[in-house]
Amino acid sequence: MDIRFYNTLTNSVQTFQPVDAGCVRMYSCGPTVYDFAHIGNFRSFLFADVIRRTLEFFGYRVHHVMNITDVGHMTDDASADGGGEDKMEAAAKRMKADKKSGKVTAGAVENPDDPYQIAEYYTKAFLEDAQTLGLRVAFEPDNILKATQNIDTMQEMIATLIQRGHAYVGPDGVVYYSVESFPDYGKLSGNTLDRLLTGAGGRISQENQSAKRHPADFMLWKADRHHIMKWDSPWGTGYPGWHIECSCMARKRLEKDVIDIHTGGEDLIFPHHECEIAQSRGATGADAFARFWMHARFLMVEGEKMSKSKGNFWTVRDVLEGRATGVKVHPAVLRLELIKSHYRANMNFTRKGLQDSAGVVKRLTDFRSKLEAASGGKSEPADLSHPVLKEFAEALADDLNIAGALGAVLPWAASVPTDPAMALGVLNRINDVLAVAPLATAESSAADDSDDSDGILQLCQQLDKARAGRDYATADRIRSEITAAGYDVKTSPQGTVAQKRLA
RNA sequence: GGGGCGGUGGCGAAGUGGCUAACGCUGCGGAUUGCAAAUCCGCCAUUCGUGGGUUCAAAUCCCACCCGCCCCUCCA
Repeated sequence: MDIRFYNTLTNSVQTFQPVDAGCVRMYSCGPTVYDFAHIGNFRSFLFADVIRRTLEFFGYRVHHVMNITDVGHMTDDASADGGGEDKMEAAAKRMKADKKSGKVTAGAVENPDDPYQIAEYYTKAFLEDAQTLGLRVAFEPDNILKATQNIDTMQEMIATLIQRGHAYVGPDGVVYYSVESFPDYGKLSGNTLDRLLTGAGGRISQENQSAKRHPADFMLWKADRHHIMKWDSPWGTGYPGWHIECSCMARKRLEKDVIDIHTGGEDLIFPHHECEIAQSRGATGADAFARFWMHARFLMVEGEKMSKSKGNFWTVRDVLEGRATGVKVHPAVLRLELIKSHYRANMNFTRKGLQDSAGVVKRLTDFRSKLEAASGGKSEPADLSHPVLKEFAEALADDLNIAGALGAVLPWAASVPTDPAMALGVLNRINDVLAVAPLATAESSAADDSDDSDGILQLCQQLDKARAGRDYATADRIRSEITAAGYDVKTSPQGTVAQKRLA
């Protein structure tokens, strides 16, 4: 079956073919570790995870890597030659405040003035969140790449770019990439040099551009002894530009000049990915860096753009622990909510959507239980000759149409299959992609189920007793007590069972 | 100003030339229940942003217009 993906590079849906039939190489722009990752970040990361799992579903071996940006970049170093406050320093301030308020556990970060400790703290938090949400790459330490551990590779590439005439040292001592040396600059984003000049609404000219040959030239290395994280280099002690790490780490870890897929959020199309292409192709001379560039659109929250000032800026932890919606949310529910609509449309994160997703997770989970009971836990290997799996696969192959794929799965999950072992095999393959029923996570997430389950069990028994004695007033009171504790109550002749609500 | 994405029932969301426009939620009717919840059965868009056009046939193609969103500035 042909797999077709939308490629930002060509603005069209194309049939996917890896460079090397034996292995798909993909790179995903990961988080900056100055703060906890939010659900918008994770929409993009989970989108990458779904691509990876889809390719694996179709039998490809996938080498997926993700970077961790732990270099302390400046708050507005993207357009000019660096400026504003260092993000790591800003994080240090926040960290100190959080330690005082108890938001960050006392022993977690010994010295907030040490940027490496801050980066380490948030990196660990990110990987925990990523594992909780079933991001496969987060379970592969070798494929999580840290910028600070690859500075030497970046310096090598910068030297190559200078040598090949793609970069120069400006009069201010900063190493810049010369966009005019790369004719394809702008091909990915549509922001070609002539358009950038005429269309930027005057923003470009306001900046201090005097050291650059072209206003769109971007920084590769800046000597700055005062920067909080700095390294020695032929161009002075300082720090790398914010685009260079991805070009270098992708090539180094994936061991190819041309990779298959590069993913990120839509905001990264320009300038970040445009600059990565210029760097990589400038250094390698290849006619491509990644063959497919895939971008997830932004997430909205209750119809509004997520922003700190609106107070709708939710981290993964906020949602799971109930600070976003007032109800604790199972990780599988959040995962499904973030992957279930098409990645190329803005998705609206809502409380109602979360409840819908909870219903779907419950249905799939219940279906699995029924199948396991009926088949004795045995599953038959399933292939695409099964109509449900075929429809599921066709939807996925059509540019990751998860909604369409669910449209095939959900009615089936409400049916009673004649061959439960085969159905279980089908469900297993479906769940290899969706990873919501069950969600394979770090052990930590299941823990909070047990804390009050003894009490709930007792209440269920009391409820049965009251019902047996036809004391319905008491029975109703107990039932609302269990419900209020966040459980769904199922009464039956076999006895009452309480099930924790997923969201 | 430049570069993109999208407008389908109360809500979310598939479908890109031709069966009665998927699927999920909500709602309604029924079974079940002490009453509920859960579950099961059934029903719910003559219509696809607007106006034209092409065609035997269009939500799907063409033209025009309206609206929303994103990027071009730190951001996934």
